[in-house]
Amino acid sequence: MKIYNSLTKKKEEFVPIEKDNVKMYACGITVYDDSHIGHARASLTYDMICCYLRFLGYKVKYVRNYTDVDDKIIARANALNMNALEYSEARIKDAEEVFAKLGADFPDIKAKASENIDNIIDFVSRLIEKGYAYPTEKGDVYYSVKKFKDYGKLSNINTDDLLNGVRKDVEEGKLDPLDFAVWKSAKPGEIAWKSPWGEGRPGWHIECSCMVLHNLGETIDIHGGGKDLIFPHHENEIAQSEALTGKPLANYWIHNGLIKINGQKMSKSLGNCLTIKQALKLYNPEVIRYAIVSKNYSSDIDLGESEFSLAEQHVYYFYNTLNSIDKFLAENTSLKEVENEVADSIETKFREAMDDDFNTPVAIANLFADFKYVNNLLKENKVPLDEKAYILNKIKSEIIRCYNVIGIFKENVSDLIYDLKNKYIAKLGLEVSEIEKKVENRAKAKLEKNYALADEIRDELDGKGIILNDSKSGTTWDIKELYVTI
RNA sequence: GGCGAUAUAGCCAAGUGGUAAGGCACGAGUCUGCAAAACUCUGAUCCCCGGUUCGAAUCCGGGUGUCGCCUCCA
Repeated sequence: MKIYNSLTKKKEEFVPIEKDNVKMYACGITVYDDSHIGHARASLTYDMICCYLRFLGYKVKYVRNYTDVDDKIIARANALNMNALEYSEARIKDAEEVFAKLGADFPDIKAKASENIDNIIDFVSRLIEKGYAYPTEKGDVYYSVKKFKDYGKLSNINTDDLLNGVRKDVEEGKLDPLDFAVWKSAKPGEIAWKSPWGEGRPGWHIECSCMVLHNLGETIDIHGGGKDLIFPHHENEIAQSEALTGKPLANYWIHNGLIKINGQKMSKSLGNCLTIKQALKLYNPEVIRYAIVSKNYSSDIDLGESEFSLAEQHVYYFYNTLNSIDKFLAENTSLKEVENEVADSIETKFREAMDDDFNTPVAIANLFADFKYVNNLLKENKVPLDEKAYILNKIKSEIIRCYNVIGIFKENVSDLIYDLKNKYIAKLGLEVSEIEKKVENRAKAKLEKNYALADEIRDELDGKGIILNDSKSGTTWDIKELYVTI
C-alpha cells in the first residue's frame, strides 16, 4: 500500500515499524465552538484510514485528541461566566453527540489536554533540562526554535524567511521572535495548574507531542491532521518531540484537505461555516459521508448545495438499486452458488484503488459499473433465478463489506430511502396520502384510456416536484429532486 | 515577500512515460399510450512556451492563472 507522505512529499510504500501493528495519531478539535463540516471531514478521513488498515489485517491503535484548554475556550467560558473546563466538557459532549449521529470519529483513545497536565509538565521540564526550552520570569516557558536544527523540515520553511513574517511585538521574556510557548503563565481569573514555573497551562503544540509520547511511544507510524496544521502546529510538534527523544516523531505524515463553500474558504470571519449540526438537519448522515469520501482526502474540496445534492442523488441511486436486490431476493429465496466476475472482483478492485493512497474517488467510480451490472442483471431473463439470486446477494454483501470501510452503505436500505423521500415530502409541503390519491385517480383515468386526464394529473404532480413511474405492476411515485442536480 | 498546492471535456473529477476512469448536464436510442426510472450509445490530446524521450496530461526549465499557509483554525 502506498501513502503520500507530506514529510518527504512523495508517495511511499507503507511499512509500519512493527510488522502487524500500526500506531496512529490525528489532531482533533479545539472545542470552543460547534464542530463544523471540516472537523467532520478530518474525522472521516482518519476513521477511513484506520478502518482500511484494519481491513488489511493490521492491528491499529488510533489516538485522537481534544484540545480542551486554550485561549478561545477561556474567553468563551469567561463570557458565559463558566469554568473553562466545564465549558469545554459541555462542548465535548456536544461534539460526541453530533459525531455519533454522523457515524464518525471512533478513535481508540480520545485524549484530553486537561487530563495530561502532569505528563505535559514532565515533558516541558525535560525540554528545559535538555536546553531546548527556557522559563521566563513571568512564568512562561518558551521553546528555542534555533536550537532545533531540523526546524522547518515538514513545512519546508527556513527560519530566516520566517522572521520576515513574524510578529514584531515580542512577548516579554521571549529571547527570539520565533520561539513559541510550551507553557503559558496564567492571568488572573484564568484556569491554571501548579507547575515548577508557577501557575499556568500548557501551550497548544505541547499537548499533542505529549499525548503521542504518552499513548503511543516515541516514534509512531502515522500522524494526521488538517493541512492548515502543517505550520506551525505540526512543525512545532516535531521540534518538541524530536528534541526530547532524538527520534523521528512519525514516519508518515498525512494531511487532509480543507473545505470550501461555493468556492470560498470556510471560515468564521466570512460567516460561511457549516456546522455538523446544521448539515445533519439538511442531509442524511450517509449523504454527508458520501459527499466527503467521494473526493480525495488530500484535496481541498467544495461542499456547497450542489455537491450535497449530487451526493444525495448518487446515494439514492445506490440504495434504490440495493432495494431492488432486496425485493428480488425476497421473491427468490433459493440460491445456487456460481462464479461471477463482477461479484468476485469487488474486493480486488476496491483494494487496488485504496492501496493507492486511499483513492476513494476511484473506489466509488468502480461502484457505478457494479450497480449498472446489477440493474442489467435484474432486467435480463436468461440467467436461472437461483443463480441470479446468488450473484445479486453476493454483490450486495461484498459491496457493503468493503465500502463500510470508507464509511458508506452503513444505513438500513429501506430506512434511508424512506428518510430521503420524507425529507422532500416535507420540504415540498406535500402529503403522501394526497399524492397517492392523485396517483389512484390517474390509474383510473389510464384504465379508461383517458390519457388527457392522466397526463394532466402527471403534469400537475410534476409541477409539485413529484415524478411518476408506470410499470406493469402499477405506478410508483418519486421525488424529482432526487434525480436532478441543483 | 517566503513556503506549498493546483490548472484535465459545459461543470465536478481520476490518472506521475505508451495514444485520456467515473459522475452531473446535453443529445440519440431501448422501454412506454406518451413519459419517467433503468439500461445502451455519443463528447476532451489534458493553461501557455521551450526542453528531455522512440514516445509526456504525466519528467525538466520558464511563464500565466487560481487557492492555501506564514496570527487561531480540521
